[in-house]
Parts: sequence; C-alpha cells; structure tokens
Amino acid sequence: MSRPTMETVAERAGVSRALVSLVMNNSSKVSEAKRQAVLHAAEQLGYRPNLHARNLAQARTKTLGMIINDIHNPFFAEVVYGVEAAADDYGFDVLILNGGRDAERERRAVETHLQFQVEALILVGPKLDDDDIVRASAVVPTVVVASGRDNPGADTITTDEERGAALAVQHLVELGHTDIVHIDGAANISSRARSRGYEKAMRSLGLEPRTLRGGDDEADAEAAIVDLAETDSMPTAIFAFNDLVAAGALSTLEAAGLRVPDDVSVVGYDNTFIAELNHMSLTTVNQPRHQMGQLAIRTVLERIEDDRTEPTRIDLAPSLSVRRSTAPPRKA
Amino acid sequence: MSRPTMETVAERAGVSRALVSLVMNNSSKVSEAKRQAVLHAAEQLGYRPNLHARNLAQARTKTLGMIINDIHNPFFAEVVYGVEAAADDYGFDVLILNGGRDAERERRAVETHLQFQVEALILVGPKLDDDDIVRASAVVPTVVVASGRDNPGADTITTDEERGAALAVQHLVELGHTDIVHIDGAANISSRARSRGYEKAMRSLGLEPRTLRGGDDEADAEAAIVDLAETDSMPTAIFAFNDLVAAGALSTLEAAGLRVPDDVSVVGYDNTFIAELNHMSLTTVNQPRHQMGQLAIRTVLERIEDDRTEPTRIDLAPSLSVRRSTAPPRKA
DNA sequence: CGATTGCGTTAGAGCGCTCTAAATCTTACG
DNA sequence: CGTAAGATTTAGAGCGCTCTAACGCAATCG
Repeated sequence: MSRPTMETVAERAGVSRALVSLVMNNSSKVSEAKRQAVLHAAEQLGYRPNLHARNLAQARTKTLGMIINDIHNPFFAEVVYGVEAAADDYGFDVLILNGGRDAERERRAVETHLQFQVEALILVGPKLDDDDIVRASAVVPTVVVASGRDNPGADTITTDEERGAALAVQHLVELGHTDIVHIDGAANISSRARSRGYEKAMRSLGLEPRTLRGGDDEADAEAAIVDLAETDSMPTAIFAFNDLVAAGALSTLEAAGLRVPDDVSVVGYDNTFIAELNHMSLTTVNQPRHQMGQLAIRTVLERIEDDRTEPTRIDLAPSLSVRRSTAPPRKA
Repeated sequence: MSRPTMETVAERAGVSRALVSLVMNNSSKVSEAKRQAVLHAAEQLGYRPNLHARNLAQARTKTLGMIINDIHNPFFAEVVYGVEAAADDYGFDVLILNGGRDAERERRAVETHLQFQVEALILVGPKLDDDDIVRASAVVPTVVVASGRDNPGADTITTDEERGAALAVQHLVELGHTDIVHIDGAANISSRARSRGYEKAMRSLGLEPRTLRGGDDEADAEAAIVDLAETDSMPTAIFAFNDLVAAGALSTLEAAGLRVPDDVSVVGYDNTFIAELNHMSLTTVNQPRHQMGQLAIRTVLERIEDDRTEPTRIDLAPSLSVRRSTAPPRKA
C-alpha cells in the first residue's frame, strides 16, 4: 500500500507526468478540462506530493529551520508565533526543533536543519557559542533572536535591554523610590546588559546602585532576599533580572512578613505569562516578541531573496507594563 | 557556492560515490584507509548529506511529525520532552509544528507532515475532529496524546481524568471538607471527564456536588467566584478545571477578602508551571507528561516496526501534588 | 493553401542519494 | 602456481519530482 506518485495520477488521468506537475503547481497554462481530470484523479487516489522529491528537483525547499532555546519557556512562544505568521505570508514552512537548554543538542539541531536543506536558520535565544553561529551562518543565512549579544556573521534581533532596565528604574523613581536593589541574572546571557542599564540609570539619577547576585530561576531570588532581610538592609523596591526571579522575590518577601507592594515594590523583566497572572500581577519590562519574530523572518528573507550580505542588527525599544506589584514607598 | 555532494567528496577522496555512501552510513565493510580518506575529504569540503535525496532513495525518512496544540501552553512542553527523549533512543528525528489552537492550522500541519513523508504522526492535545484523525491515521500511524476522548483509528495515550478528579475530592474530604464546589471547563475537551469524576466521587462519599460553569482561562473563574460570594454560598473548598482557572480563583478570592487556604482551599489540575510557583503553590492533579510522551513514541513504533494494526489505548494513572493551597477547613 | 504563431502537452534528463549485483582485489590453501 | 573464498569496491538503475526543449495542433495570415 505504498503511496501513489505522480506517475499513478498521470496514468489515471490519461495525461503525462509533466502535466500533473503543472497542475500541482497550479500553472496557468493547463486547459481547464485536463486540470479537472488531474485533480479528480489525485483526489481519488489520495495523492500527496512528495516534498523530498520536489525539494531535490527544485534545489530549494521553501523551508526555514527554527531552534528554540527551550519550549518550556513561554517567553519564546510569542516569538514563534511572530515567526510563523510572517513565514506564512511569504509561503515558507517553518520547522521547529527544540534546543532543550543545551548547547550540544542545539548543535545537533543545527546539523539536522542543514541536512534538511533549510534556506535559513532562526535561532531563538540560542545557547550556542559564537563559533557555532559563525560556522552555521557561513552555510546558510542565520538570524539570532533575543540573545543579548552581537553575533558575528549572523543577523540579530534584540531589544535594548539597557534601556529596558532604565525604564524600570525610572518608573520606581517616579513613584518616589530611592532605595532600589537589583537582583541580577548571574551568568545568564542578558544579565550584563540589564545590570548595566540599572546601574547607569541609578547613577544618572544620583542614586547609589546595589546589585545582588541572583540567577534565572525562582529559587535564585531567595538567597538574595534572605540576605537583605538578615542584614536589615531591605530596600523599598527590587528590580529583578526576570519575571521568574521576581516571582521568587514575591514569595520570599511574603514569607518574611513583608507585603508587596505596600512594603516593597517588585519589577520583573520579560512580561511573561507569569507576570500577567492576576495573582502575581507583576510590573515588568515588555519586549515586543511577536514583532521580533516577524522581523527575524523579514531579515532573513532579505538575504534569501534579495541577497543582502552584510549583517543587520535590529534593536527594538522595550516598554513597561505597569501592574500591581509596584506602588509609592510607604512614608517612613 | 552550491553545496558539495557525494560526487564531489568521492572525487576528492579518489573513490566511488557508492563508497562515500557506505562511509556516511558507517558500514563495517569499508577499509580503514578509505574511510579516513573519505571522512577527511568530507570534512574539508564541509560536506553534509542531503536528507531529501536520502529519504527519496531509501523510501523512508526516520522522521516523526508532532503537532502541538499550542506552544504557549507549558503543559505540552513536558510531553514534548518525553517524545524527544524516546525518539532519540530509537534514532528518529521529530519535526514539530505548532497547531496554534486552531483546527484549520492543525489540518494544514498534518498535510505538511504527510508531504514530508513522516513515518508517524503524534498529535498532542489536538483540536482536530474525529474525521480528520481518522483520515490521517488511514495514511500513517497516528497517536493522540492527552486528548480526552477515544480516537477511532488512532492510538491514544491519556490519563484517567475521572480518577484524577476523584483524587482531588478525596484529598479535600480527608482534610475535613464537605462543602466542595467544582468550577468546570465549559466546552473544553477534558471538562466532561473531570466533572464526572468530581460528581461521582462526591456522591460516593455521600456529599452533594455543586458544579459551576468555568472555562479554561483565568478570567473564567471570576464570574463563578463572584457568584458564590454574592449568593453567600461560598464553599470551604474549590476544585478547578485546571491550574489556570485555579489561579483565577485564587486572585478573585483574595480580591473578595478571603484567604487561601485559611478560608477556602483550592485545587487545580495539570500541575503546570503555574502551580509550582512558590507564590501560587497550588495543590493540583498531576499527569505523567514525560511518560506520556515516551509511551506515544513506543506505541507508534510498534506500528512502524512491528506492524501492529489494531489500535491501542493507554490510560495512565494521575497523582496528586499537594502544596499550600489546601488545608483543613476553618472550624466554624 | 502553405507558413507562422502560440498554446497546451510531453519526452527525457537530472536533482543527490541508496542499493543490488557484479567486478576487482586479497588471501589462503592444496 | 592456480583457484576458491572472502573482503572491498564500483557501476548503474531508480526513488518522485521539476524543468527545458521540443512537439503537435488549431487558429491566423498573407
């Protein structure tokens, strides 16, 4: 019960294989009669074109390969939707491979995509190092979305994370805070830019920055908060590396008997799902993820269709989503 | 700068195309000398096998097509990891397509996968209707994961959702609750089984079930809770359709001045990310998602490799993850 | 009425690979 | 030294499709 091929359809419709091909690609130079005959035969046989054969013959695939850092992470989902929407517009299929937070797996995923002859690679928050990315982009147009750094060879879509951090600080200061602590992202790729943004903004407003080591996980906030509580140096506001760390801060603060936002305000980063939950209602820095996805496609398509060759770097502006985890400081 | 082919490698290594093929598939009957020569030539040229050509020649792809209801939804991510781990063990690639909560998009995704000649289809929480699934499974082995219903033609991996609901009820009753309200999932696919489980369990314990209409979203809980508050019929415990609805209940209860779990206990379903957050700390019903993913692969592989033909249905046992959103009722 | 045009159709090569069958090379043995 | 057995290697067909060039045919024209 092997699947029917063009040959089968052609035979049944009483035409040549080439004609079937024309119909399948809905060419305009086919008579209506034959077109119907072919479509009918195809329908009856349950014919489905074999993409491998087509790709081989055409020497192109109209397929893009996307690798997502971690499908657990809802931050990336929105980017994916942006990518898919745009790819759809241009008639490209997008194949998704999961990086699983592991550089080695990502490396294999790149390899798989390349063997599938994808016309471009879209790396969303990759764990790969520069060398890997250079190597990939030498083979196929590559765009990196939402990695903090500049990637030689590849195009890059980011948001200005320094500015994002500054927005958070500015918001808190406008509310009247002056004692604002930052819990950073430790070794995380975006940590540097966010911390720098925080520190610059604080200084430019005449305030003294205080940065504590955090991480990218809920538990990572705990040590920092406990430390603040024990040393009796609790600030009136905390700017966390990301929403998850902010969530950790929230629960640890409460466990310590402090109320958010009455006693301490908390700001997150990324505007994930978590921040939106009513019960959390985190003020957070938003990145235009959908747009980032769309731009990734446009960028990469410029390489494919218009053969651009010099790398592009698009840096979008973040914005602030104000929710209920921030408020003016309690009058001392 | 078209990519090198086997021909190129063969030439450079001074051997025949066939020999290169043997090396690439690391056949044992190649002399060490030639093997090295070929590998070296391939390395130098940056040769990468063309999967389309290979698939065409082999008439098989060693590729599975997975369609995920919605990559936003972290519930499915764990299933994906299970699927990927198992597929890896058996040397299959898994291509992911995003359904985007839309039956039409899923239908197109099925079509794309079939054109890619995937050897099996793994549908995770599909929106497709029975007909679509029957049609797909007539073409290629298909397994449905985590859809509430039985799918004719396809294999099915589910958990016993009636039992899951019963676990929740049982837990609450053991804590001493007798007034337990259920907020259901409205039109959601799993809603029926969970509601039925709740009602059966209540009755079998001599308690009167009370089911309110909910949905699958945070906002859907609100109306139900507000209604309970206004009619002064607030129970001591709430069993929500899923974690998101439970999250909605949490925030609406608090907004109404009630504390969880002191005044009202709340139980969710699915043990998603949300439930785990410290700040939420939801008691919830857990489905063994990773295992479900693994079983999906095993099941489908039995069809591919051992040509099983009668459909299988695997129904796993759920468990309860007890956290801080449940406690004994306040003594009246 | 023969030549010209243009549309619709088709033959056939070729995409990069695998796989079978056959060719070639070694090695071992009587 | 001849030959059979075994180990390597290769020629060549074929996977299902696209694409170019050429073909048949009807309509058009001088």
